[in-house]
Amino acid sequence: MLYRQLTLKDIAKELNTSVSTVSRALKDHHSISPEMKKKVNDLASRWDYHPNPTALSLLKNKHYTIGVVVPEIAQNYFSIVMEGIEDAANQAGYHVMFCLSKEILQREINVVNTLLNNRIDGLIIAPSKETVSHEHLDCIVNRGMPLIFIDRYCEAVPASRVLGDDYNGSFSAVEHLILTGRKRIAHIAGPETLSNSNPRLSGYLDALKKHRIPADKELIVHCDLTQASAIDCINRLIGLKKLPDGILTYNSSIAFQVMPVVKEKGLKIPEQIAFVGFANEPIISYIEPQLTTVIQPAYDIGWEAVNLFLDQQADEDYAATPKTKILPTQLVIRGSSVKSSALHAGLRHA
Amino acid sequence: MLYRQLTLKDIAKELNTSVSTVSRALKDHHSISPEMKKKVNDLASRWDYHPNPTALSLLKNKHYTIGVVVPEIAQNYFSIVMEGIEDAANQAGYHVMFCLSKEILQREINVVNTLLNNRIDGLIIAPSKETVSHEHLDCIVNRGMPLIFIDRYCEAVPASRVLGDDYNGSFSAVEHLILTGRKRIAHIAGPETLSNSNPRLSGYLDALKKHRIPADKELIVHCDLTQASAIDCINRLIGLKKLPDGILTYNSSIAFQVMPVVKEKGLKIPEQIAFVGFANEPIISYIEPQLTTVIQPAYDIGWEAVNLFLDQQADEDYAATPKTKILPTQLVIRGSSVKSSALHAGLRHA
DNA sequence: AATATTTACGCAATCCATTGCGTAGAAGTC
DNA sequence: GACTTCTACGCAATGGATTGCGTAAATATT
Repeated sequence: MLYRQLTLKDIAKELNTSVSTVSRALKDHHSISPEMKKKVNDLASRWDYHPNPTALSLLKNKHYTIGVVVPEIAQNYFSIVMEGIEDAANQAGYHVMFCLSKEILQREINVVNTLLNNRIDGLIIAPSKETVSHEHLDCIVNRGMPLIFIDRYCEAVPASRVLGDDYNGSFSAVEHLILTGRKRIAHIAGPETLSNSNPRLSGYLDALKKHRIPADKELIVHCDLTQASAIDCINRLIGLKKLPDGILTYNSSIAFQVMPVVKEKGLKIPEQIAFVGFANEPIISYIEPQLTTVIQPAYDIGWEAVNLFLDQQADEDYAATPKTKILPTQLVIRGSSVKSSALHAGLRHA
Repeated sequence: MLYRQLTLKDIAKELNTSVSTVSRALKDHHSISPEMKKKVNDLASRWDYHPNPTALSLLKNKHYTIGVVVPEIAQNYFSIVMEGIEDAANQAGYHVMFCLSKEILQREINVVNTLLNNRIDGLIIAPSKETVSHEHLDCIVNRGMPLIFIDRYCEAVPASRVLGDDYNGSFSAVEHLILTGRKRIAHIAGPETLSNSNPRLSGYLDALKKHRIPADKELIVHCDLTQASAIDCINRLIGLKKLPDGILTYNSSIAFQVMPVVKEKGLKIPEQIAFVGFANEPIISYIEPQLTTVIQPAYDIGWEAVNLFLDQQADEDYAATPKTKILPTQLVIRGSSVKSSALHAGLRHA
């Protein structure tokens, strides 16, 4: 029952002329008389004519559509990234095809392949934690289609990347813990398959090294991002003979899941254990105690990814030289790492 | 530099046959010899041939794409709705075009119009708070294209709706406050232009009426969803001579913004003022005090919206009879409305 | 007056897959 | 031998917009 869309042919028939004349009249081609142009344009605007985008896509092999694949958007981080992507895309006249991988490699492969079959002009992706193979991504690069990694990337795939500054974010967080007197700092790290777990771990280790605190393997545990794993991690840490006095968590979700366990154990935050996490949720200001966080530039990551895509579109040879943009993080110190009295007293160090 | 996609013509040329024979061979048409079918299919799978979706779209006027327009996804609710939509669409072999209106009517009109020009098979939308005119939506219905409202709707537009049970959610929240002894219950309501503000207000009023508590106009304030407005609302309420002892907020964002103001004023939650809000964030369990919430079936709203779309696709005459699905909400009682001691003592009433 | 140039338009191919129709040759029927 | 039927394929149109090329007619040039 769909009403057929208005076409050039309809206009041509109405005016007793040819399709090509109508087309050229609308594009202000020099070989069309002013009177004809007026007739065509009048009718087109009266009938609210718009060229059929599907026909244009077929003709130009251009879709004004960017594919986006993220693992989830239930947590705050990727939903803000999506807002950045949508705003930038919208401004540039592009549409966004939105897909979830749910951290499952097979689903990621499926959505990438269906997206790829010529409906999109480029792909922005945060690979799943399972993404160790990457034929489905190589395939995009081989086609010469713009591919932009956000937040996470596959080392072996030669494509542009827009990342948060995980290393320095982590470094400054741990240094903050050290400067506020913590001696035994643990790290609940992300999955080793995720590209951003490593720089966060390195930042942690280097901050310790700078302050001559020996790293202790017991204090580094890896979480696979499930709740069970998070609980397991914290239990291992608070089961140690020598308890940690500070913990850096890979993300906010882990922090939220483990902090109650620590509280129930009777340990006081921040007095006995300080917490810092990578996190973006504004609600964080309302939890008790408020979580000290490394804030990631989520919106800008999305925005910049679209810009990189647009640059790459514009430049034929761009694909040969992938770019990496690393956007600064920001440490916001709150009650989970420093007693609020101290906070109010202005203990905030640079 | 984009590699040209493989076409029927390529296969036909390789096998010295015609495009139509290749097409029919791939579709197992009866008029093609088994030998030819084998040759074609072998080559097609060797070359990993896939029909060009754009050409199919043009031919069939079908896109396997659903447009989705929501005001934002930074807050938890719509991002969960989006997850429901994406899962259901993915399962049905559909793609999702994702757009934000940012609560701005003009932007909503723009994205709807660009989506509409024949790239999508249907539209799922949560109208912006500014959406009082609706030509851009009528236009969809007139075309016979499936249109599904989620969470909010335009009264005058004859389209299907998938909504949370705002009325009963609100009613049970207010009744809970009454049953736990509150006498003077306020409501920070949503914008009057939003379709779900009204049933939430009605639920509030009817719960009061049922328990013979007179409604007091002073206790009903409308928030336009900006932070400034939320602060203004709470200031009006706590500036009253007779303070409210319970507050129902239109959404979680308002609750988070106003609870600190109440605390700063030295008022104790829940002892002096109880709070209940419509909200979904899992993090809510970590704020202090934990917010009693009416949980909306966000994921299911998204899922059901896609199902309604699919039904409507399947049935030619469906558009004539729009459906409304109202999905149940759930009241979860936490510390913001009842002292935790009481909670633990099992005060939870049915 | 004859040729060159400009004006103003239409035809047909292009992108790609699908499909109604036509047609060749082979096989079968009376 | 003349007819129908079946097999196996190709042609061309379809969907919609664009564009190179061709071609009338109307001016301009010499």
